[in-house]
Amino acid sequence: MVLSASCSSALLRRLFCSSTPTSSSLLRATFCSSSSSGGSGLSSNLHPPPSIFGDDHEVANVPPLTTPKLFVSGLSRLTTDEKLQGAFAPFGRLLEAKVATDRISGRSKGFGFVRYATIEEAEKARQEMNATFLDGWVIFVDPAKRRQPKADPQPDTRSSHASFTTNKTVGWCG
DNA sequence: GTTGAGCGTT
Repeated sequence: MVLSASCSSALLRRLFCSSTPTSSSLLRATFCSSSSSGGSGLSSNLHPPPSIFGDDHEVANVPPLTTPKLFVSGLSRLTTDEKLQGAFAPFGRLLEAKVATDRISGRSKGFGFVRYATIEEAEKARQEMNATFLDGWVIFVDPAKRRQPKADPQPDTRSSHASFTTNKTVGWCG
C-alpha cells in the first residue's frame, strides 16, 4: 500500500493554507494550533485563548443550521450533481442536490448545493460530510447563504403595531 | 486537458 501523492498538493494547500473563514477554520485550528504571535516581542499580558471550555464566549459547538439548504464547496471540476447526490444521499433525504455549473463553459464551478427534507438531516450530513474527501478533493459543507428565491417575502406576523410598518428588509445587495 | 474563491437556476 503506497499512498500516492498525486492529489496531495492542492489538498495540503487547502488544509493548511486555507483562509476560508468557515468550516476550514476549524481544521486550521485543529492542525495549526500555533497562532501567529507576530507582535513586538512577547505579549506581556497573558491572555488565555478563548478556546477554553467556553464559559461565556461562543466557542463551544457549531451553530445549528437555520436552513435545510447546504452549500458545498471544494468540489472537483469533475464532480457532478449525480456525484454530489450520491455522496449526500445516505445521510438523509435529499430534496435537491445540484452543482453550480457555468452556462458559458458548461462545467462545474467547483461548488454545489444540497437540500434536505429537514434541518436535522442537513445538520447531520454537514457534520458527517464536512471536511471530507469527495472525488479526491476535500469538500466543505456550510449552510447556504445567498440566493433565496422566494422563501417568505413578508414573514412578519407581528400583530402588535401594524400601523408603523418599518420593514427594513436587510438584503444582501446592500 | 485542470488546479481553485466562493453561494445556484431552473
